[in-house]
Amino acid sequence: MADKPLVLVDGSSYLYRAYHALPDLSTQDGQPTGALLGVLNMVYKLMDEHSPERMAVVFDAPGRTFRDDLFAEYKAHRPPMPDELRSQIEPLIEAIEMMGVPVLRIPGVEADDVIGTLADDAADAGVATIISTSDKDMAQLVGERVTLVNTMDNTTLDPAGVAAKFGVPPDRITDYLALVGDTSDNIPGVRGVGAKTAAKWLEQYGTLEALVAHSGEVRGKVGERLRDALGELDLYKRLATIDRDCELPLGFDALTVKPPREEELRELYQRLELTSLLRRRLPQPPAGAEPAPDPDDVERRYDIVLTERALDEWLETVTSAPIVAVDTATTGVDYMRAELVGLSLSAEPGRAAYIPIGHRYPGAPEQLAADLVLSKLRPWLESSSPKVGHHGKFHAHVLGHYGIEIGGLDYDSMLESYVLNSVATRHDIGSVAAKYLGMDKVSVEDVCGKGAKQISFDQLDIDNACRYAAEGADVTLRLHQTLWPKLRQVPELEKLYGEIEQPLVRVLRSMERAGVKVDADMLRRQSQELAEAMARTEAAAHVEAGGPFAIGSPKQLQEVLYERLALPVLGKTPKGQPSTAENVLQELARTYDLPRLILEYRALAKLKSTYTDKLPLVINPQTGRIHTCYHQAVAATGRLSSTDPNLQNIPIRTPEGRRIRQAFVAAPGYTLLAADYSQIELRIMAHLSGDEGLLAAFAAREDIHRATAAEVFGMPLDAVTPDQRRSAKAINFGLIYGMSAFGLARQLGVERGEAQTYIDLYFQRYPGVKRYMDDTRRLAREQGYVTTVFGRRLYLPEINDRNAQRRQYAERSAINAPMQGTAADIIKRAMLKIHAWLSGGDADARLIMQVHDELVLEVREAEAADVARQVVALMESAGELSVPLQVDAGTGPNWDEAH
DNA sequence: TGTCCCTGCAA
DNA sequence: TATTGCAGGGACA
Repeated sequence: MADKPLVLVDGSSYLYRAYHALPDLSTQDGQPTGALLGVLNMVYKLMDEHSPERMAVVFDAPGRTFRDDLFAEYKAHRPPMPDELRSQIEPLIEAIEMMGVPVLRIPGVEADDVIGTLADDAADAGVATIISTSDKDMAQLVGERVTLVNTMDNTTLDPAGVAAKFGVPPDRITDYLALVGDTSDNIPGVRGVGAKTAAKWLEQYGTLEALVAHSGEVRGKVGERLRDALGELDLYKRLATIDRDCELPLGFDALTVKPPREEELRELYQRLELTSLLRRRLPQPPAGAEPAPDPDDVERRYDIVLTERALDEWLETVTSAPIVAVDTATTGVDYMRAELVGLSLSAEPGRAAYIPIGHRYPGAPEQLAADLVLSKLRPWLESSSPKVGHHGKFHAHVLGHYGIEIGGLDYDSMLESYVLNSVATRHDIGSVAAKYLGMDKVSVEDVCGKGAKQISFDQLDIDNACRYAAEGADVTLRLHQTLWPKLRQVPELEKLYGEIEQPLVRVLRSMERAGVKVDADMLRRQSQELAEAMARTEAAAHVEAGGPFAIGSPKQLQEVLYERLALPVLGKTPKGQPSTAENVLQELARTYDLPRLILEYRALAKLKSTYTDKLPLVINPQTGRIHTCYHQAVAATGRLSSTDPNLQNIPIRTPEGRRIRQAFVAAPGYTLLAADYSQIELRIMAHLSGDEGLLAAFAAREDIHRATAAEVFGMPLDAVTPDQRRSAKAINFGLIYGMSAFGLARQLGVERGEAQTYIDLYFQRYPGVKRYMDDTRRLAREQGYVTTVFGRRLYLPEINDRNAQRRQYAERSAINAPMQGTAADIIKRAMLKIHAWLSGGDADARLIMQVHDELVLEVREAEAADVARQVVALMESAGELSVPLQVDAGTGPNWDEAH
């Protein structure tokens, strides 16, 4: 008979994962429950998916195992289990047992070995096993009857999957692990050997034994290191090998799932305050037995407002409430086209109203007329009565289409989350609700479907619409009530929120609505010309290659370059393929014609496909302009980002690219004004470091790259050659990014030693900069975050990571973030000042674009010079630093000429 | 159709 | 083995 598969859960690995990945929930009296809940949810999920008859959750038992005896260093560096985690284990095991699922915790045997043995026994008996784990070592167990599933990210691995993921089949995984090592178990492996090298060797030699036998043939540094490690490899392999032959007190057949002991579970979940499990996983108590009220999980009551009377009642509720959450349901996410389908309001957690006004589907109930609803709500919506939205800019745009200028929208839970911690999560309502409320919010996909099958919100039945939209307002209010007190605890952050981010919302909204005029015909002509140039280049490339190939396909190109023409491989992609990236081709182009043609073709294709073809398609037919969307809660450093389309990466570096900017024009009678900060990040570095040399150079308004060159190369300013200035510029940029000598060497095309000399010289001449960088790294390690001049915080959780790569990455961010972030703060302040000035009506001009250190305005021609002067003054005074801020401005009929 | 990878544009 | 982003096209499931 076809038995149901045996399900084995690696409880220990999930417990750790859940502990680190999930929010720190705890009961009112402080018993932590986050990790426990995470594991329980996963066990329930596995039971839902597989309805197993036999299942077990396996944990490591405390105490030594045979691996400790083999290798003194085994897991030696692991910090002891945190108390908050340890205290969750016993209740977790209790709960799983009450669920009817066997728990195995066998002294002296690690969970891996228990699972390996059971899975092997089951396979021998012809029973399939599903192992749920997040530990890659388990890949060695995969076979015909054994599958891995990672319940956290829903991936499964069969033998082919293992081969694809690791580059070796399951029976070579232990060889692979011996070579690569395992930092979490403190097994070193062969130094310098990672996934790629290990897989390559095993592919080449077959087995670890064969590789050892031929280790003399392996050339280079890795070869030496392999030979150094020969004596240890056998040990590493034994450590990595899961023991499939342990003595177990019971066989897999005994692991039967029993019915849950519901009353005991109910008591336990109540004690642990796991209301979601009480509600979802246990039968509800009979009516009359009122469940105890729980502040963390208030009962929800969402009204669908279909009558004028109900609307009046809600109007009264919101009018008298201290603060109300507002959410809109619309036909789409494009803020220029979105039409209102419904509005939702919430004035207390768990209570919300959904007011449908635009549902159109067969059988839709009669709804209140949009005019009626909006005219009734208008006085309150436009009043300064406090409101909160999640992504309020969007809601304000939508209401704006109906002539309603929303007032009192002083809070935005998306921005609160962003200011509080820009990196810990995405800031969409679902992610933030999951992080701070532990709530699993209904998503648009849940109710409308996704992809091609998605229906638009106006076609959604009103009950489901209410489920989604009313919850939106409910969650927004709860988020605000959770986040705002946290924000107020840190005065710098409250200030950043109140003085920069929140007021900026209306500036961005006004810029988005204004849009920028784009000459579609000019772009279409450019597309035509680009197409012709591409055809010529492609023909020439085919001649060089000795035959036609898909010039746009990196894969085919790789084949032609490195196999057909056998050009030298100068660089690899992260996955180990010979790279066809620009810098590699550029090097090859010095010697060969084909790479040069490829580069030409690529540049043309990029311009055409990304810009000249696409931009005309996103011009709004009503306004004749492009309305980008500025995102205020995406970039961790505080920068804005731009999408649909991205107007922050319009070409400028090449003449052909620049032409695209000529299509960005001013309306008749107007001109474009472009004003950009000169070297703002370096100025901020001078300010932050207080380095006297750097401060003096800026104070003297010197060309900073030239000044740097003069210092580093030890010569007078006027003797600096263009080449030296170029090197100095690379050093200056590199410093901002937290570069290494290696990086600089590659950038400059010099030896690493030479690059190191430049860096040493630089730090010698500008010792304050060196000190600042060291201090910043230290501070980041100590407090776990860095800050900008205006108090923005950037958390760097990986700054103390054991993994050197992750740690160094965090260190580079620690260097870069204060500079990039302060620059972002400053230009935001400038935008606020300019917007405020223009709101006074003294000039006919408006902000229309922001590109990180540049602002673009559309200005009445006659006023251009005056406005330019004022804009420059406002931008230069947007941040008080110990160096002057310098702004260059220009005007012209299009964006290219305004520079 | 959706997703990943590679590539390349900007500051 | 340099920071922050967005987006295109190809390959593939």
